[in-house]
Amino acid sequence: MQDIFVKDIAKYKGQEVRLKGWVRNIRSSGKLLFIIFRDGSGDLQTVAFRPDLGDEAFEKAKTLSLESSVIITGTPKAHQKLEGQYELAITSVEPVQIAPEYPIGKKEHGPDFLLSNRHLWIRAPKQWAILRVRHAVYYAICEYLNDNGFFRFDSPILTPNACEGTTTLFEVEYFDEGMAYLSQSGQLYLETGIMSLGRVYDFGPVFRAERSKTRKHLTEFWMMDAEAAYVDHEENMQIQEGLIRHVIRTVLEKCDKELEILERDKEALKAADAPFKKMTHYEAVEYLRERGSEISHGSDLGAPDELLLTEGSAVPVFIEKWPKEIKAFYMKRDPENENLVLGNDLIAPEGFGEIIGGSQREDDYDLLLGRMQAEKMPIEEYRWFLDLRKYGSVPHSGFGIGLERLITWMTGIHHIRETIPFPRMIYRIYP
RNA sequence: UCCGGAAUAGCUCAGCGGUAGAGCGGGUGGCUGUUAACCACUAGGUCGGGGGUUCGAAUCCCUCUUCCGGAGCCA
Repeated sequence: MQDIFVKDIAKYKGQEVRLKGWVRNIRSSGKLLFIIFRDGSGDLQTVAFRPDLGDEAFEKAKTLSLESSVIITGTPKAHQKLEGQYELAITSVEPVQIAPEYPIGKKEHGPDFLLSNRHLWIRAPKQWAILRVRHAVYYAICEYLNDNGFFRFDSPILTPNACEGTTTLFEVEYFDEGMAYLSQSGQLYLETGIMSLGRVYDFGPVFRAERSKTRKHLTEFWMMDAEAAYVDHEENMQIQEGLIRHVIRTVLEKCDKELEILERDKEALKAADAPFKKMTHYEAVEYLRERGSEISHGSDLGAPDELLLTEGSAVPVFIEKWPKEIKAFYMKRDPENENLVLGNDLIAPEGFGEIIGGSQREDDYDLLLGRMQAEKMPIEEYRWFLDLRKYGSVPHSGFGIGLERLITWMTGIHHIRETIPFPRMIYRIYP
Protein backbone atom coordinates (compact mmCIF):
# COMPACT_ATOMS: atom_id res chain seq x y z
CA MET A 1 0.00 0.00 0.00
CA GLN A 2 1.38 3.34 -1.10
CA ASP A 3 1.29 6.21 1.45
CA ILE A 4 0.77 9.49 -0.35
CA PHE A 5 0.08 13.17 0.31
CA VAL A 6 -3.04 14.99 -0.89
CA LYS A 7 -0.94 17.26 -3.11
CA ASP A 8 0.11 14.25 -5.21
CA ILE A 9 -3.39 12.76 -5.56
CA ALA A 10 -3.60 13.26 -9.34
CA LYS A 11 -0.69 10.88 -9.92
CA TYR A 12 -2.53 7.94 -8.36
CA LYS A 13 -5.88 7.96 -10.16
CA GLY A 14 -7.49 4.54 -9.97
CA GLN A 15 -4.83 3.13 -7.64
CA GLU A 16 -5.56 2.28 -4.01
CA VAL A 17 -3.54 4.58 -1.71
CA ARG A 18 -3.32 5.47 1.97
CA LEU A 19 -3.51 9.02 3.42
CA LYS A 20 -2.67 10.10 6.96
CA GLY A 21 -4.14 13.28 8.40
CA TRP A 22 -7.14 14.92 10.05
CA VAL A 23 -10.85 15.48 9.55
CA ARG A 24 -11.59 19.08 8.54
CA ASN A 25 -15.33 18.53 8.16
CA ILE A 26 -17.78 15.69 7.91
CA ARG A 27 -21.18 15.53 6.19
CA SER A 28 -23.48 12.57 6.04
CA SER A 29 -26.42 11.74 3.86
CA GLY A 30 -27.88 8.38 4.75
CA LYS A 31 -25.77 5.77 3.08
CA LEU A 32 -23.19 8.38 2.04
CA LEU A 33 -20.56 10.01 4.21
CA PHE A 34 -18.31 12.86 3.04
CA ILE A 35 -15.17 13.30 5.07
CA ILE A 36 -13.26 16.47 4.17
CA PHE A 37 -9.74 15.30 4.85
CA ARG A 38 -6.55 17.34 5.22
CA ASP A 39 -2.96 16.28 5.68
CA GLY A 40 -0.96 19.50 5.69
CA SER A 41 -0.25 19.38 1.98
CA GLY A 42 -3.86 20.09 1.03
CA ASP A 43 -7.55 19.23 1.43
CA LEU A 44 -9.40 16.33 -0.17
CA GLN A 45 -13.03 15.20 -0.21
CA THR A 46 -13.24 11.53 0.66
CA VAL A 47 -16.50 9.58 0.15
CA ALA A 48 -17.74 6.54 2.02
CA PHE A 49 -20.67 4.57 0.59
CA ARG A 50 -22.33 2.15 3.02
CA PRO A 51 -23.04 -0.72 0.55
CA ASP A 52 -19.43 -0.62 -0.71
CA LEU A 53 -17.78 -0.24 2.67
CA GLY A 54 -19.94 -2.57 4.73
CA ASP A 55 -21.96 -1.71 7.85
CA GLU A 56 -19.18 -2.19 10.40
CA ALA A 57 -16.60 -0.01 8.63
CA PHE A 58 -19.24 2.57 7.79
CA GLU A 59 -20.30 2.85 11.44
CA LYS A 60 -16.64 3.23 12.43
CA ALA A 61 -16.24 6.06 9.92
CA LYS A 62 -19.30 7.76 11.42
CA THR A 63 -17.58 7.98 14.81
CA LEU A 64 -15.16 10.55 13.41
CA SER A 65 -15.59 14.12 14.66
CA LEU A 66 -14.13 17.47 13.55
CA GLU A 67 -10.32 17.42 13.77
CA SER A 68 -10.06 13.74 14.69
CA SER A 69 -6.86 12.22 13.35
CA VAL A 70 -7.40 9.46 10.84
CA ILE A 71 -5.79 7.15 8.30
CA ILE A 72 -7.92 6.72 5.20
CA THR A 73 -7.42 4.20 2.41
CA GLY A 74 -9.17 4.58 -0.90
CA THR A 75 -9.04 5.07 -4.63
CA PRO A 76 -8.61 8.54 -6.16
CA LYS A 77 -11.08 9.36 -8.91
CA ALA A 78 -12.44 12.44 -10.66
CA HIS A 79 -14.71 14.56 -8.47
CA GLN A 80 -18.32 13.95 -9.48
CA LYS A 81 -19.31 17.59 -9.22
CA LEU A 82 -16.17 19.73 -9.50
CA GLU A 83 -14.32 19.51 -12.77
CA GLY A 84 -10.57 19.04 -12.63
CA GLN A 85 -10.64 18.04 -8.96
CA TYR A 86 -10.18 14.68 -7.31
CA GLU A 87 -11.97 12.85 -4.56
CA LEU A 88 -11.22 9.60 -2.80
CA ALA A 89 -13.58 6.59 -2.82
CA ILE A 90 -12.98 5.22 0.67
CA THR A 91 -12.16 1.54 1.13
CA SER A 92 -11.16 1.75 4.79
CA VAL A 93 -11.11 4.28 7.65
CA GLU A 94 -8.86 3.90 10.68
CA PRO A 95 -9.46 6.53 13.36
CA VAL A 96 -6.16 7.38 15.11
CA GLN A 97 -7.70 9.54 17.83
CA ILE A 98 -11.29 10.74 18.13
CA ALA A 99 -11.41 14.42 19.08
CA PRO A 100 -14.05 15.68 21.52
CA GLU A 101 -16.10 18.76 20.58
CA TYR A 102 -13.70 20.99 18.66
CA PRO A 103 -13.57 24.56 20.01
CA ILE A 104 -13.35 26.27 16.62
CA GLY A 105 -16.66 25.98 14.84
CA LYS A 106 -17.61 26.42 11.21
CA LYS A 107 -19.12 29.87 11.67
CA GLU A 108 -17.20 33.03 12.36
CA HIS A 109 -15.35 33.80 15.57
CA GLY A 110 -14.06 36.92 17.24
CA PRO A 111 -10.32 37.79 17.28
CA ASP A 112 -9.95 37.35 21.04
CA PHE A 113 -11.31 33.81 20.94
CA LEU A 114 -9.25 32.88 17.87
CA LEU A 115 -6.04 34.29 19.36
CA SER A 116 -6.63 32.40 22.60
CA ASN A 117 -6.99 29.28 20.45
CA ARG A 118 -4.12 30.14 18.13
CA HIS A 119 -2.63 26.65 18.59
CA LEU A 120 -5.76 25.26 16.90
CA TRP A 121 -6.60 28.23 14.67
CA ILE A 122 -3.47 27.63 12.56
CA ARG A 123 -5.27 24.57 11.10
CA ALA A 124 -7.93 26.76 9.44
CA PRO A 125 -7.62 27.13 5.65
CA LYS A 126 -6.73 30.84 5.66
CA GLN A 127 -4.17 30.44 8.41
CA TRP A 128 -2.71 27.45 6.61
CA ALA A 129 -2.42 29.57 3.45
CA ILE A 130 -0.77 32.47 5.30
CA LEU A 131 1.79 30.18 6.96
CA ARG A 132 2.65 28.72 3.57
CA VAL A 133 3.12 32.19 2.07
CA ARG A 134 5.33 33.01 5.06
CA HIS A 135 7.46 30.03 4.18
CA ALA A 136 7.68 31.14 0.54
CA VAL A 137 8.62 34.72 1.47
CA TYR A 138 11.30 33.50 3.86
CA TYR A 139 12.67 31.15 1.23
CA ALA A 140 12.64 33.83 -1.50
CA ILE A 141 14.56 36.31 0.65
CA CYS A 142 17.29 33.79 1.46
CA GLU A 143 17.44 32.65 -2.15
CA TYR A 144 17.93 36.18 -3.51
CA LEU A 145 20.60 37.02 -0.97
CA ASN A 146 22.46 33.75 -1.52
CA ASP A 147 22.40 34.37 -5.27
CA ASN A 148 23.83 37.86 -4.75
CA GLY A 149 26.88 36.98 -2.70
CA PHE A 150 25.47 37.37 0.82
CA PHE A 151 26.43 34.96 3.59
CA ARG A 152 24.27 34.16 6.56
CA PHE A 153 25.84 35.66 9.67
CA ASP A 154 23.79 35.15 12.80
CA SER A 155 23.84 38.05 15.20
CA PRO A 156 23.17 37.51 18.90
CA ILE A 157 19.76 37.92 20.47
CA LEU A 158 21.11 38.66 23.96
CA THR A 159 23.03 41.92 23.75
CA PRO A 160 24.77 44.14 26.26
CA ASN A 161 23.37 47.37 24.83
CA ALA A 162 20.90 49.05 22.55
CA CYS A 163 21.35 49.29 18.81
CA GLU A 164 19.12 52.31 18.46
CA GLY A 165 18.91 53.95 21.85
CA THR A 166 15.54 55.50 21.18
CA THR A 167 13.25 52.50 21.47
CA THR A 168 12.49 50.48 24.56
CA LEU A 169 14.17 47.15 25.22
CA PHE A 170 13.18 43.98 27.02
CA GLU A 171 15.58 43.40 29.91
CA VAL A 172 16.90 40.14 31.30
CA GLU A 173 19.19 39.53 34.22
CA TYR A 174 22.47 38.15 32.98
CA PHE A 175 24.33 36.38 35.84
CA ASP A 176 26.88 38.73 37.40
CA GLU A 177 27.12 40.96 34.33
CA GLY A 178 24.08 43.03 35.18
CA MET A 179 21.32 43.57 32.63
CA ALA A 180 21.27 42.15 29.14
CA TYR A 181 18.72 43.09 26.51
CA LEU A 182 16.81 41.26 23.80
CA SER A 183 18.06 42.49 20.47
CA GLN A 184 15.95 44.90 18.46
CA SER A 185 18.25 44.64 15.42
CA GLY A 186 21.40 42.73 14.53
CA GLN A 187 22.68 45.55 12.36
CA LEU A 188 25.71 46.67 14.35
CA TYR A 189 26.95 43.10 14.59
CA LEU A 190 26.38 42.62 10.87
CA GLU A 191 28.69 45.53 10.22
CA THR A 192 31.47 43.47 11.79
CA GLY A 193 30.58 40.55 9.51
CA ILE A 194 31.08 42.41 6.24
CA MET A 195 34.69 43.12 7.16
CA SER A 196 35.19 39.35 7.08
CA LEU A 197 32.68 38.01 4.54
CA GLY A 198 31.96 41.08 2.39
CA ARG A 199 28.21 40.71 2.29
CA VAL A 200 26.16 39.24 5.15
CA TYR A 201 22.62 38.91 6.42
CA ASP A 202 20.88 37.69 9.51
CA PHE A 203 17.32 36.52 9.92
CA GLY A 204 15.65 36.00 13.23
CA PRO A 205 13.38 37.31 15.92
CA VAL A 206 13.89 40.83 17.26
CA PHE A 207 12.11 42.47 20.16
CA ARG A 208 10.60 45.89 20.81
CA ALA A 209 9.14 46.71 24.20
CA GLU A 210 7.04 49.49 22.70
CA ARG A 211 3.49 49.89 23.87
CA SER A 212 2.31 49.94 20.28
CA LYS A 213 -1.23 48.81 19.75
CA THR A 214 -1.88 48.79 16.02
CA ARG A 215 -2.44 46.27 13.26
CA LYS A 216 1.16 46.75 12.10
CA HIS A 217 3.05 45.97 15.32
CA LEU A 218 4.24 42.97 17.28
CA THR A 219 6.59 42.99 20.26
CA GLU A 220 8.46 40.00 18.82
CA PHE A 221 8.84 39.89 15.05
CA TRP A 222 11.23 38.51 12.48
CA MET A 223 13.70 40.78 10.78
CA MET A 224 16.11 40.17 7.96
CA ASP A 225 19.06 42.55 8.17
CA ALA A 226 21.49 42.70 5.26
CA GLU A 227 24.79 44.57 5.15
CA ALA A 228 27.29 44.94 2.30
CA ALA A 229 30.81 46.35 2.00
CA TYR A 230 31.62 48.82 -0.79
CA VAL A 231 27.92 49.38 -1.49
CA ASP A 232 26.71 52.99 -1.53
CA HIS A 233 23.25 54.44 -0.94
CA GLU A 234 22.15 54.07 -4.60
CA GLU A 235 23.26 50.46 -4.94
CA ASN A 236 21.72 49.72 -1.57
CA MET A 237 18.31 50.70 -2.91
CA GLN A 238 18.90 48.63 -6.06
CA ILE A 239 19.50 45.55 -3.90
CA GLN A 240 16.36 46.25 -1.88
CA GLU A 241 14.26 46.62 -5.03
CA GLY A 242 15.72 43.47 -6.59
CA LEU A 243 15.00 41.52 -3.45
CA ILE A 244 11.41 42.68 -3.02
CA ARG A 245 10.61 42.04 -6.68
CA HIS A 246 12.09 38.56 -6.38
CA VAL A 247 9.83 37.93 -3.39
CA ILE A 248 6.76 39.10 -5.34
CA ARG A 249 7.58 36.82 -8.28
CA THR A 250 8.26 33.83 -6.03
CA VAL A 251 5.00 34.24 -4.13
CA LEU A 252 3.01 34.58 -7.38
CA GLU A 253 4.71 31.53 -8.80
CA LYS A 254 4.63 29.22 -5.78
CA CYS A 255 1.56 30.33 -3.85
CA ASP A 256 -1.20 30.59 -6.43
CA LYS A 257 -3.55 28.31 -4.50
CA GLU A 258 -2.79 30.09 -1.23
CA LEU A 259 -3.50 33.51 -2.77
CA GLU A 260 -6.84 32.14 -4.06
CA ILE A 261 -7.79 30.97 -0.57
CA LEU A 262 -6.81 34.37 0.82
CA GLU A 263 -8.73 36.16 -1.96
CA ARG A 264 -5.63 38.21 -2.64
CA ASP A 265 -5.79 40.55 -5.64
CA LYS A 266 -3.02 38.91 -7.70
CA GLU A 267 -3.09 41.61 -10.37
CA ALA A 268 -2.12 44.20 -7.75
CA LEU A 269 0.88 42.05 -6.78
CA LYS A 270 1.89 41.54 -10.40
CA ALA A 271 1.73 45.28 -11.00
CA ALA A 272 4.12 45.88 -8.09
CA ASP A 273 6.85 43.95 -9.94
CA ALA A 274 8.00 47.02 -11.90
CA PRO A 275 10.56 49.80 -11.24
CA PHE A 276 9.88 51.35 -7.83
CA LYS A 277 9.21 55.05 -7.37
CA LYS A 278 11.74 57.22 -5.58
CA MET A 279 11.21 60.48 -3.70
CA THR A 280 13.33 62.46 -1.31
CA HIS A 281 11.84 63.16 2.09
CA TYR A 282 11.60 66.83 1.07
CA GLU A 283 9.66 65.95 -2.10
CA ALA A 284 7.43 63.62 -0.14
CA VAL A 285 6.54 66.34 2.36
CA GLU A 286 5.80 68.81 -0.46
CA TYR A 287 3.64 66.19 -2.17
CA LEU A 288 1.76 65.44 1.04
CA ARG A 289 1.20 69.09 1.96
CA GLU A 290 -0.32 69.73 -1.48
CA ARG A 291 -2.79 67.00 -0.63
CA GLY A 292 -3.80 68.37 2.72
CA SER A 293 -1.36 66.73 5.16
CA GLU A 294 -0.18 68.75 8.17
CA ILE A 295 3.29 67.20 8.01
CA SER A 296 6.35 69.46 8.40
CA HIS A 297 9.76 69.12 6.75
CA GLY A 298 11.46 68.06 9.95
CA SER A 299 9.14 65.22 10.86
CA ASP A 300 8.54 61.54 10.26
CA LEU A 301 5.68 60.22 8.17
CA GLY A 302 2.48 59.34 10.00
CA ALA A 303 0.29 56.37 9.06
CA PRO A 304 -2.12 58.49 6.96
CA ASP A 305 0.91 60.03 5.19
CA GLU A 306 2.21 56.60 4.18
CA LEU A 307 -1.20 55.78 2.76
CA LEU A 308 -1.43 59.07 0.85
CA LEU A 309 2.08 58.65 -0.62
CA THR A 310 1.33 55.31 -2.22
CA GLU A 311 -2.26 56.07 -3.18
CA GLY A 312 -2.63 55.43 -6.89
CA SER A 313 0.83 53.86 -7.08
CA ALA A 314 1.04 50.22 -8.13
CA VAL A 315 4.68 49.96 -6.98
CA PRO A 316 6.37 50.57 -3.63
CA VAL A 317 7.82 54.01 -3.01
CA PHE A 318 11.33 54.76 -1.70
CA ILE A 319 11.59 57.79 0.56
CA GLU A 320 15.26 58.81 0.74
CA LYS A 321 17.48 61.55 2.15
CA TRP A 322 15.87 62.15 5.52
CA PRO A 323 16.51 65.02 7.96
CA LYS A 324 19.36 63.87 10.22
CA GLU A 325 17.46 64.71 13.42
CA ILE A 326 14.85 61.99 12.95
CA LYS A 327 17.17 59.19 11.87
CA ALA A 328 19.75 57.05 13.67
CA PHE A 329 23.29 58.15 14.57
CA TYR A 330 25.03 55.63 12.28
CA MET A 331 23.60 56.92 9.01
CA LYS A 332 26.00 58.68 6.63
CA ARG A 333 25.44 62.34 5.88
CA ASP A 334 24.48 63.37 2.37
CA PRO A 335 27.63 64.98 0.87
CA GLU A 336 25.35 67.45 -0.94
CA ASN A 337 23.50 68.53 2.20
CA GLU A 338 24.90 68.21 5.74
CA ASN A 339 21.39 68.23 7.21
CA LEU A 340 20.30 65.06 5.45
CA VAL A 341 21.28 61.41 5.78
CA LEU A 342 21.67 58.80 3.04
CA GLY A 343 18.87 56.68 4.43
CA ASN A 344 15.78 55.25 2.83
CA ASP A 345 12.47 53.76 3.82
CA LEU A 346 10.41 51.65 1.47
CA ILE A 347 6.63 52.06 1.65
CA ALA A 348 4.51 49.20 0.30
CA PRO A 349 1.51 50.04 -1.88
CA GLU A 350 -2.16 49.38 -0.97
CA GLY A 351 -1.72 50.87 2.50
CA PHE A 352 0.55 48.17 3.90
CA GLY A 353 3.05 50.72 5.19
CA GLU A 354 6.78 50.70 5.76
CA ILE A 355 8.47 47.39 5.02
CA ILE A 356 12.15 48.37 4.80
CA GLY A 357 14.46 50.79 6.54
CA GLY A 358 18.02 51.14 5.23
CA SER A 359 20.97 53.47 4.84
CA GLN A 360 24.57 53.96 3.91
CA ARG A 361 26.50 53.90 7.19
CA GLU A 362 28.90 56.47 8.53
CA ASP A 363 32.39 55.05 7.92
CA ASP A 364 34.53 57.87 9.33
CA TYR A 365 35.80 57.22 12.86
CA ASP A 366 35.79 60.81 14.09
CA LEU A 367 32.39 61.69 12.67
CA LEU A 368 30.81 58.57 14.14
CA LEU A 369 32.45 59.08 17.54
CA GLY A 370 31.30 62.69 17.58
CA ARG A 371 27.70 61.70 16.90
CA MET A 372 27.71 59.01 19.55
CA GLN A 373 29.08 61.47 22.08
CA ALA A 374 26.43 64.00 21.08
CA GLU A 375 23.75 61.37 21.78
CA LYS A 376 25.43 60.59 25.12
CA MET A 377 25.93 56.95 24.20
CA PRO A 378 28.21 54.85 26.44
CA ILE A 379 31.31 54.92 24.20
CA GLU A 380 33.19 52.19 26.07
CA GLU A 381 30.33 49.75 25.43
CA TYR A 382 30.64 50.40 21.72
CA ARG A 383 34.41 50.15 21.45
CA TRP A 384 34.09 47.11 19.20
CA PHE A 385 31.75 48.97 16.86
CA LEU A 386 34.07 51.97 16.62
CA ASP A 387 37.00 49.62 15.93
CA LEU A 388 35.39 48.85 12.56
CA ARG A 389 36.10 52.46 11.50
CA LYS A 390 39.67 52.14 12.71
CA TYR A 391 40.85 48.88 11.15
CA GLY A 392 40.08 48.94 7.45
CA SER A 393 36.94 51.07 7.31
CA VAL A 394 35.05 50.98 4.00
CA PRO A 395 31.94 52.62 2.61
CA HIS A 396 29.05 50.26 3.32
CA SER A 397 25.29 50.08 3.46
CA GLY A 398 22.53 47.87 4.72
CA PHE A 399 18.83 47.53 5.34
CA GLY A 400 16.30 45.62 7.40
CA ILE A 401 13.06 44.01 6.27
CA GLY A 402 10.19 43.31 8.63
CA LEU A 403 9.18 39.79 7.58
CA GLU A 404 5.64 40.01 8.94
CA ARG A 405 4.98 43.39 7.32
CA LEU A 406 6.07 41.95 3.99
CA ILE A 407 3.82 38.90 4.50
CA THR A 408 0.90 41.15 5.38
CA TRP A 409 1.36 42.86 2.04
CA MET A 410 1.83 39.63 0.05
CA THR A 411 -1.23 37.96 1.59
CA GLY A 412 -3.32 41.13 1.67
CA ILE A 413 -4.58 40.31 5.14
CA HIS A 414 -5.71 42.99 7.51
CA HIS A 415 -3.70 42.37 10.66
CA ILE A 416 -0.05 41.47 11.24
CA ARG A 417 -0.99 39.11 14.11
CA GLU A 418 -2.02 36.43 11.58
CA THR A 419 1.35 36.39 9.78
CA ILE A 420 3.36 34.69 12.55
CA PRO A 421 2.51 31.35 14.21
CA PHE A 422 2.33 32.80 17.71
CA PRO A 423 1.97 36.59 17.77
CA ARG A 424 3.40 38.47 20.72
CA MET A 425 1.55 41.67 21.43
CA ILE A 426 1.40 44.15 24.25
CA TYR A 427 -1.58 42.44 25.92
CA ARG A 428 -1.07 38.88 24.70
CA ILE A 429 1.54 36.22 25.37
CA TYR A 430 -0.69 33.08 25.50
CA PRO A 431 -0.45 30.55 23.89
C1' U B 1 0.23 56.07 27.26
C1' C B 2 -4.04 58.81 24.98
C1' C B 3 -9.01 58.78 22.35
C1' G B 4 -13.27 55.79 20.98
C1' G B 5 -16.23 51.03 21.25
C1' A B 6 -17.65 46.34 23.38
C1' A B 7 -18.63 42.30 27.28
C1' U B 8 -25.68 37.83 27.03
C1' A B 9 -25.34 29.66 25.83
C1' G B 10 -18.96 26.31 24.02
C1' C B 11 -18.75 30.09 19.51
C1' U B 12 -21.05 34.42 16.62
C1' C B 13 -24.75 37.63 17.88
C1' A B 14 -30.10 39.63 18.72
C1' G B 15 -32.85 41.46 22.94
C1' C B 16 -31.96 47.80 25.45
C1' G B 17 -37.07 48.75 32.12
C1' G B 18 -41.86 43.78 32.75
C1' U B 19 -41.25 35.29 32.36
C1' A B 20 -33.53 34.87 28.65
C1' G B 21 -33.69 34.17 22.19
C1' A B 22 -31.57 32.58 17.15
C1' G B 23 -27.75 30.38 14.12
C1' C B 24 -23.44 27.33 14.48
C1' G B 25 -21.17 23.52 17.56
C1' G B 26 -22.85 18.98 21.00
C1' G B 27 -26.60 14.68 21.56
C1' U B 28 -30.62 11.53 19.18
C1' G B 29 -33.15 10.20 14.70
C1' G B 30 -33.84 10.75 9.08
C1' C B 31 -31.78 11.20 4.05
C1' U B 32 -27.36 7.75 -2.29
C1' G B 33 -23.87 13.33 -4.03
C1' U B 34 -23.07 16.72 0.16
C1' U B 35 -20.03 21.64 -0.48
C1' A B 36 -19.90 26.62 6.47
C1' A B 37 -25.09 20.31 3.39
C1' C B 38 -30.22 19.79 4.84
C1' C B 39 -34.80 18.25 8.02
C1' A B 40 -36.93 16.93 13.01
C1' C B 41 -36.33 16.57 18.21
C1' U B 42 -33.04 17.69 22.40
C1' A B 43 -29.49 19.34 26.26
C1' G B 44 -27.10 23.91 27.35
C1' G B 45 -27.29 30.71 30.73
C1' U B 46 -25.59 33.85 38.51
C1' C B 47 -26.70 38.23 30.85
C1' G B 48 -17.87 40.02 32.87
C1' G B 49 -17.13 41.41 38.76
C1' G B 50 -18.83 44.88 42.57
C1' G B 51 -22.09 48.83 44.00
C1' G B 52 -26.43 52.00 43.10
C1' U B 53 -31.49 53.84 41.00
C1' U B 54 -36.42 51.27 40.60
C1' C B 55 -42.31 47.84 42.69
C1' G B 56 -39.16 45.41 38.99
C1' A B 57 -32.41 45.79 35.81
C1' A B 58 -29.30 41.79 30.66
C1' U B 59 -31.50 46.71 29.72
C1' C B 60 -30.43 53.06 33.37
C1' C B 61 -26.09 55.21 36.53
C1' C B 62 -21.08 54.65 39.01
C1' U B 63 -16.73 51.69 39.42
C1' C B 64 -13.27 47.79 38.41
C1' U B 65 -11.57 44.06 34.95
C1' U B 66 -10.89 42.19 30.13
C1' C B 67 -10.99 42.62 24.95
C1' C B 68 -11.42 45.29 20.20
C1' G B 69 -10.46 49.63 16.88
C1' G B 70 -7.51 54.05 16.17
C1' A B 71 -3.23 57.51 17.44
C1' G B 72 1.93 58.01 18.72
C1' C B 73 6.61 55.00 18.01
C1' C B 74 8.56 51.83 14.51
C1' A B 75 9.77 47.00 10.69
